[in-house]
Amino acid sequence: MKTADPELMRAINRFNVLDTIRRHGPISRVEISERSELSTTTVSAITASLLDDGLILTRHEGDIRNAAARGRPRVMLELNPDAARVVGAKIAANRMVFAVTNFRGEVLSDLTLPIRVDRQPIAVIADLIEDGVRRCVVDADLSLEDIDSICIGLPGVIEHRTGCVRSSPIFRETDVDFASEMTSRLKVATIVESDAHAITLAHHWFGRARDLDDMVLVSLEQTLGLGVLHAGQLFRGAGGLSHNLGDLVLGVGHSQTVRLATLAGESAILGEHPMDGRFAEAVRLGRGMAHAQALIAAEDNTLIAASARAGEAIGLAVANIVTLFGPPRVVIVGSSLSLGSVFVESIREAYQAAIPPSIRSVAELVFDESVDETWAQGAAVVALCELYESPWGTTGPAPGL
Amino acid sequence: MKTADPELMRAINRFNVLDTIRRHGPISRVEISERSELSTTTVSAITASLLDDGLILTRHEGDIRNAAARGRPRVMLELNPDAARVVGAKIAANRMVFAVTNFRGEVLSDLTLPIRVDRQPIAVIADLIEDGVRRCVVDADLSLEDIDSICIGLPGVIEHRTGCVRSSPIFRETDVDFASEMTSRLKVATIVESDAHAITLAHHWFGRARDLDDMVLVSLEQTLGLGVLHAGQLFRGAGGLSHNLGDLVLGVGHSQTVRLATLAGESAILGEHPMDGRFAEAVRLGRGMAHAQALIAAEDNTLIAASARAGEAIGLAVANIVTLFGPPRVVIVGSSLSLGSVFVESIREAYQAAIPPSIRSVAELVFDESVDETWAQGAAVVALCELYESPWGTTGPAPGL
DNA sequence: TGAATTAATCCGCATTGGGGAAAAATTGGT
DNA sequence: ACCAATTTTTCCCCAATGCGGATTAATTCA
Repeated sequence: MKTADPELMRAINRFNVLDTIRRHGPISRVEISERSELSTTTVSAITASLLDDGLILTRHEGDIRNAAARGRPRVMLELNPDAARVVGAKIAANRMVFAVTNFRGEVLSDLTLPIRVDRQPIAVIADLIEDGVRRCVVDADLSLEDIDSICIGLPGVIEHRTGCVRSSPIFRETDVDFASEMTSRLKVATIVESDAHAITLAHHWFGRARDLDDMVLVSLEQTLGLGVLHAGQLFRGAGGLSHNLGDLVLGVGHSQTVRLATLAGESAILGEHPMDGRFAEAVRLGRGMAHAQALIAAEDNTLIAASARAGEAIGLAVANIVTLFGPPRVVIVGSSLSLGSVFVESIREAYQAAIPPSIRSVAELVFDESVDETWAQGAAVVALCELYESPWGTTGPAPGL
Repeated sequence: MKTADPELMRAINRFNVLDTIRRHGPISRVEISERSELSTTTVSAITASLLDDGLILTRHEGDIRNAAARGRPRVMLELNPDAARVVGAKIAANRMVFAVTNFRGEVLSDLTLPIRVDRQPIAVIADLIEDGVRRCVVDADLSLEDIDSICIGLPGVIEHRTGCVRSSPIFRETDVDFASEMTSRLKVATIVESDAHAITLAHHWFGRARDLDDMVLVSLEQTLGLGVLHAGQLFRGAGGLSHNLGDLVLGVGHSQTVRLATLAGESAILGEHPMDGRFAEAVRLGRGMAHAQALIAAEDNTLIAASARAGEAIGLAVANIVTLFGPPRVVIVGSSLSLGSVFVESIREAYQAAIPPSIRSVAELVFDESVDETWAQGAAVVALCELYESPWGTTGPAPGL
């Protein structure tokens, strides 16, 4: 049970101020005071402390009020981009993507390695990731010592608190303590998170959900993932587990139960198609979805049917999720969107048919073909969130400079 | 955004102390200090204030330590049962149940009115409820002026924050501001809540989830409801909405989508059976489920098949919910459980078949045929929780009783 | 140059929780 | 009966926080 002492009080207000500065760009103290409902005195004290710790910077230009404003001009405050650096990584079956970002989450360098890590031994995967992180850091003209935290986004069921990978399509083993593994290799605090959670935060910070504190994201890749943002925070299941949408079952009647993954996973869609050499090659290299779109454009009926069927199943699942969480927006991302309008429209239609009339107007569906770099950036944001919220858990100011 | 001032700090600690006293029966200041990790000084100050406000009582007997304990004996503190009184109500299609409880949530009087309110005009339903509340209060030798708060539990989709009933099977209208209606009638602060949420809190305080701060409850009545307890608090959807399990869709393939309610709602199960006069009468009076069990015992194959089919659908839905929320326990309640073992075993089997192997061991299923009074008590607990004015509150279990 | 205006800071106050000393209330032994 | 030992509870004082009002700072306008 958390005990509420002055220290916690300060930590809360400090975080709120810092978060307000992050969200609302260069911002003056008065405006922070209005937004956070703290007195100007308190804001002044806290920003002084933040300036002292080097987390924010002053900027004397950029007062946006009427140019003809009377009185003492406002001093704008903004996040010090160099207050920290983090690395985010997205690991998929056929590629790894890395991004180094500054304290604001802006990408300093990124790196894509089109390597199939699928089912390699843990040590091999860890080796490859370690290498990628190091190279990406060097690309940003930095050294590993400059990195404050690392977050690795993986598909599958991840236990965020412990950094344990319960199960992932790219690991042969289950229950892997991957956070410890990478931390000891890189000598930098490394956390492990579901890739769906990473892209969820990316959309909250920079993407299609900037304006919302509640939303749901569905990621359609090899694995079907889910991210739920609730009151501005990632909602993690009871054990801190991430969700795995692919494990949802559809079906009715005797033994007609089907897992969503077997209907709508990447391999399920492509698997139904008799592949010629070029298509098979494309799939093996992870460009299967883009190639499939070309086939669909050429009116390949097998693929069109598979896409429609998959979209239908996903539409149903999304409707159920909206029924449960009631979010104002559902962001749908992932490589499967490359299948194009047949797929997307199929999702929309099934969703409209399945959503109960009483909440039909609650949620809007938004599709976004996020590029890989965004996923890695999202992982970096997860790492940044930990840094921001460190005052909640552990005492003491964030890593100064 | 909540601003953290000393007042909030005090409110948090005060609530924690009060909650600790409620949970752990008569308890000494030292033990509160240990459990809450507050200093004895602070605990003393807060308990003094609580005593001053009449919320708790001292008791000089009952020190459970070794009878041969040296030193000053502990003074035990406990909730003052008379610090407040609330009324809880459960409104179902064919009956209304009321309970007056004290500050501890102990039932002082209860009243069941086997009246069918189904689809009556709002004013009629409100009249009946008003009457029931008044009678139940009188039964407890109290007057309405002694009542501090009232909570009415209804099936359907309820917006807790505003007290608006978005849709309910017992209302003809939608979007009814029922909280205002009842508050103005009774002149006592009245809140409206989903009946599933009410029974969820009842099980958290007194029932099958006393030991847990995370769990999921599924209620199988005329309406299929869901309650999610997360970190000791009811998890409400983004808009403060309650969930409606019956709106979930099962199904795969073209236009085979079926809503859970049409498969597993009470009327769906009973509706398939060709009713003779006595059965129809029983159903009309709300004893349909009990009667159905008798028919099942007599090997009525139509009903057995319907029960099995319904159980199957529910088992699937429960598996999906566990996949999403990962709770350590699922409590299943509701009148449909009267159908007996055919139904229950069917749920269990379908659940086992549908739950992904990786999380098969996460959750246990618990069935509980909660009596109606418990539902009303749960509504009272909802009202008590508001009184406790939990600022961030984990309103947890009371092991005693 | 001075008045008006707005932003940021300084000073003092009330409140909080915590630590250590003191008081209170008991048991055990002589 | 009395005193030492022990344990709980309270009392006193301190540091830290946020806030309100007064003060200072930095600008525009007349």
